Amino acid sequence: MTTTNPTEAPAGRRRGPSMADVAREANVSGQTVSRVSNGRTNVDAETRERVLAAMRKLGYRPNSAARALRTGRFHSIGVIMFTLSTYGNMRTLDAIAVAATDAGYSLTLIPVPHPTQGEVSVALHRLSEEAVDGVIIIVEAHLLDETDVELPPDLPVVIVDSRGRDRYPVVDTDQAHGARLATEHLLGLGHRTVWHVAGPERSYSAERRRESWESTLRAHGAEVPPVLVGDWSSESGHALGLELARDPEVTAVFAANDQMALGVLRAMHESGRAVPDEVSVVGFDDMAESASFWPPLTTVHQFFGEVGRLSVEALVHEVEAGERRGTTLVSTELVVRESTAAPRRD
Amino acid sequence: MTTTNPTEAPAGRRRGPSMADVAREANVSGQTVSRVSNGRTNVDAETRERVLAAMRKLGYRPNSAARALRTGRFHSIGVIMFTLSTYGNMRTLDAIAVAATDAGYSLTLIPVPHPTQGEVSVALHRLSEEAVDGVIIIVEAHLLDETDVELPPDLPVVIVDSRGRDRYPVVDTDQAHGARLATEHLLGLGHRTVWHVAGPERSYSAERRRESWESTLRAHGAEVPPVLVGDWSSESGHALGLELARDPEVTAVFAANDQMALGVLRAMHESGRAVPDEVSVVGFDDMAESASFWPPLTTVHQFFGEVGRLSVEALVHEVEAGERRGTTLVSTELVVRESTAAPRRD
DNA sequence: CTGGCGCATGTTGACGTCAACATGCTACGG
DNA sequence: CCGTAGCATGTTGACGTCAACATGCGCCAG
Repeated sequence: MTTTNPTEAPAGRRRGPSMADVAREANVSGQTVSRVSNGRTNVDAETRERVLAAMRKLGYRPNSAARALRTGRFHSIGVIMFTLSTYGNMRTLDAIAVAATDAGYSLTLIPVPHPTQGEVSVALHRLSEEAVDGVIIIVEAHLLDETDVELPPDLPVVIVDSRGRDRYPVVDTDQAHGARLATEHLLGLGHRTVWHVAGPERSYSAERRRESWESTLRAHGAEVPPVLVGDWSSESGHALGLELARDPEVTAVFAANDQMALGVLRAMHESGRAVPDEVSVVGFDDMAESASFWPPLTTVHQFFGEVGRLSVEALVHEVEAGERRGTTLVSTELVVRESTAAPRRD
Repeated sequence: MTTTNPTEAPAGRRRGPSMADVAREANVSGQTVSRVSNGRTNVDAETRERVLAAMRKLGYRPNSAARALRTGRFHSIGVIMFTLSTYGNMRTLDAIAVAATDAGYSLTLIPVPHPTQGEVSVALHRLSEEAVDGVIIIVEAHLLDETDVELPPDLPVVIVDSRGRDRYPVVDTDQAHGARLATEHLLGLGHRTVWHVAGPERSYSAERRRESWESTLRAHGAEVPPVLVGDWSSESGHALGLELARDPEVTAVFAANDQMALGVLRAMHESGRAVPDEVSVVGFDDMAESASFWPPLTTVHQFFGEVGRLSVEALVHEVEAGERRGTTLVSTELVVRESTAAPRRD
């Protein structure tokens, strides 16, 4: 049944005191309450005090729905992303959350549990009904490309870690730079060439890292060995690492993220190939744990905080000033630890 | 008219078509549009089609602020949490996000960047203005205890991984069970006693794990060695592990999470103490990476997905049915890998 | 043939807030 | 002594939606 009982309370739903109640209590008009609530200065000190007292007494909380309806602003940023399970996504989200809070926005998470095109469409459609002023999208590019659902045309959007289709501002780590750093580090150590454990086929960042690794090898006249394709997980790194360990030619491996690098490390240990004495391994991300891997991992540091901060900044700028930004690249840094060394002289 | 400047655009703010526009286009009343928009059945098929066509043509998107104002429901769940940087928090958040989406709610993140009491107060206060139907709180218990800011009294709340102060429903992993599992596993292997690398002093879960480790030792008549206190990070695990490695008495270590266990592993390697031959190590969490640690880590598996699912379920139940749930404990499971073995016979 | 019921659809008003405009009072210059 | 500028405060209406009630039509039982 819905409601038959006449003694029933307001359907379990709270309706707190409104401005009108506060106004009555403080003996002023609703508008004055509004002014106090919004921190306007043109209110007499004594009146303001009276209003604040009334607010406290009644436990007044502004109704954000009414405010949003009136002003057209929600003060909330939507974030569309896949599973939080990759280290990078999580760190980026964390940074976005902090930056958004600082900018006076809250965050609305719109997860896309299964990265299929259909799900993305659903999420984007869902977005239409969400109460957000703008959206930060962190999904693999190809899914966006293939998705026919249009984003609401007038909604500010910033793309992170992906391609902007020439239509949206992009904030991304300089993947190419990082991969070059890693590859050149290994080459500089004297390795003949560098093997690559890549991220999944259709990942934009995996693709960029792979391209850059390849072109760096070519630029240095090094042979380009076949690419091994993983899925970001340490499991896949482990499986692929086992293959690499079997080949005595392999002396240097660049994994497209730290988790796969960890798997490679394990594979080398299991196969009795010493790191870094026989095989050098470099990762990408610089997870908090990477320094505690065995051996501590040489890797490419990503400034996730910066990516998050810049994407919020770009979005808020578009929301508030109506001006769209272009592409921003965040630099990377090589962190040399103990998983890399010069190849053994045979 | 309202605007003074005739050439002025709508102040950079989008105001999409409203129900009234759709109604005009479809030649029906606004109420009929509302009915179609909400999927009511009492609309003639032909009329519904006409309305849907008009919606598509105009690109109509329901205004959630107006809807929320009218209905008093936001269809959003707030999540208050510290930094996402611990593995457990992130996994829990992920699960909450998925469960919330399935239940038809979106997620509003209210981060508390710095875990000081003041910040928590700010976050809770901020909450007052957020457009949420209920809140899931994932912060250390003591900060809640010390916080004088009251939660809005009529707002449904569920506490995760913390203590409910007898006022709110709690969903938590059965910390005590997990710690007992770990300790008994080590004892069962024949170790004389088990050393403990604990989480930070004031963490509720750290406290529970530590208590349970201690009482399990006592129950088995084993000596209780001094506790080493870390901060969840692998860095701290490493530092503490170095101390443990120096003491030849130490043959079994239970770390309160996998990240600290990783640090202990590294410390043992650096100190030349073989794992598991000389020292056994057990963690807590079962991170995705733990199987790739060297050696693969024996650890206590937490069902984060279950915790997230149950907390959303409890909250939604309270929001929609007005009934409050009690405390729910989620079980744990020991995953035995290769970081544990019987102590060496000297 | 008529009263009334079921169904599709329309009309009205209120949710809480805030911008725009209106009012009324004080102070100060000419 | 009056005009008006400047400030605090009040009044009005609209943002978009939906619940409640109202209307009008077809159909069937009596």
